[in-house]
Amino acid sequence: MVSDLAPKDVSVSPEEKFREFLTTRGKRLTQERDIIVREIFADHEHFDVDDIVARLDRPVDGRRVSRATVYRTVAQLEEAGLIRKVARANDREVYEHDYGYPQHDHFICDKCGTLIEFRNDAISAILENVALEFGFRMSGHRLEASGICADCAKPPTGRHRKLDMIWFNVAAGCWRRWTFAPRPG
Amino acid sequence: MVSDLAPKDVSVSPEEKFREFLTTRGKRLTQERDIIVREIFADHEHFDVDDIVARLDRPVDGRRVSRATVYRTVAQLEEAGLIRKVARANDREVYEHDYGYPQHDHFICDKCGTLIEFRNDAISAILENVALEFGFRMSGHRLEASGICADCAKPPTGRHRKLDMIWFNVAAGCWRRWTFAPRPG
DNA sequence: ATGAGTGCAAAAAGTTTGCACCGCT
DNA sequence: AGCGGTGCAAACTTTTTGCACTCAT
Repeated sequence: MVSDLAPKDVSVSPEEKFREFLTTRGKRLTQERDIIVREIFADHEHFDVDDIVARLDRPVDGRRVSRATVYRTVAQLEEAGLIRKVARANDREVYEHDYGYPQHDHFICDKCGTLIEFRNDAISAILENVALEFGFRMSGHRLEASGICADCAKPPTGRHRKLDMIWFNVAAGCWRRWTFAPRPG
Repeated sequence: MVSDLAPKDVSVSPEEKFREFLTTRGKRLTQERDIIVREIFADHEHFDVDDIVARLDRPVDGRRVSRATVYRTVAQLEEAGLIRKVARANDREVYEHDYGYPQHDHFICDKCGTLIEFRNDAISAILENVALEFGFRMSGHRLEASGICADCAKPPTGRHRKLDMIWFNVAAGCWRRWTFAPRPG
């Protein structure tokens, strides 16, 4: 018998998946929620609430979505298993899609904040085993390895050093300080 | 030739280690900092800033340490590599000792917030290898596996169910809601 | 109709910071 | 003396919430 239920069913759009989730909870897929989900799944990048709020700056379909609603919706998307927290950067929770995508982990650069994704099934497998030992019913994991990324580790070369150091100082501690979720100022 | 430099030199007290760190930075081990370090290393439990502030509620050696100083000192202890962030619970960063202790990871219960420590060298080894591939200079990692701990997974038995469910509701969603870092109210 | 959902602004909560005074070195 | 450190309170950030109005179902 062929399995009709793939481990991850990607044939349904995130909106539809979200509607299903909401329905089972007696909740509604409002226009605002729909706008937010579409915006979040418009690309596969990591994001935080502020990113989404910024992207929804101007009205979509004649609707301006408030920050509060984005917070409320993101929380529900997380409950629904469509997104998940991956890290915390710049004092904000960073999310990523968790729908139709394989489990993976991240390196996070202490200097520039860049997130590097990698996949390693062995880690998940090990965790499953350890969880079993503890009688822990594991639902997922979050693994950030911190350090310095290849780009940041590479110091400025030769006679450019001095100039780069200025940039280093000005840019608050990194040659590529603002790769991820830059803050104004 | 025998190695005099063990991977982790535990023969020096945390205070002394901290002093060394501060000295190299032209900073001082003040009485306040000393008090905070001693308090943090008085036991091996996880802690957050609020815990330490609470523990230093009454004067030590005739000194009352302010919350601001605890924040400032904790940040420096982290820089010094004496402590590290392990998780975020109840909206607070949770720290643990990172001096003279082997690397380990945690399960964190979504219901009661309990942190379960476990050690698994294979995970670190795998990470080292992956980091190498990416040219990432890894300094450490943080791995939290989330889910439900054995105690919370075990539903109340038989005819106690109803009573326990009341507790379940009252205690905001968990039979052992406040195992870690309880909040007032 | 009716109750869930939204926007707005105010409130929380944790963390940071400016400033005047204090105290190591 | 000189400069780093502290306490206090105000400032800042991110996130949550109360409330009156709106809108799916």
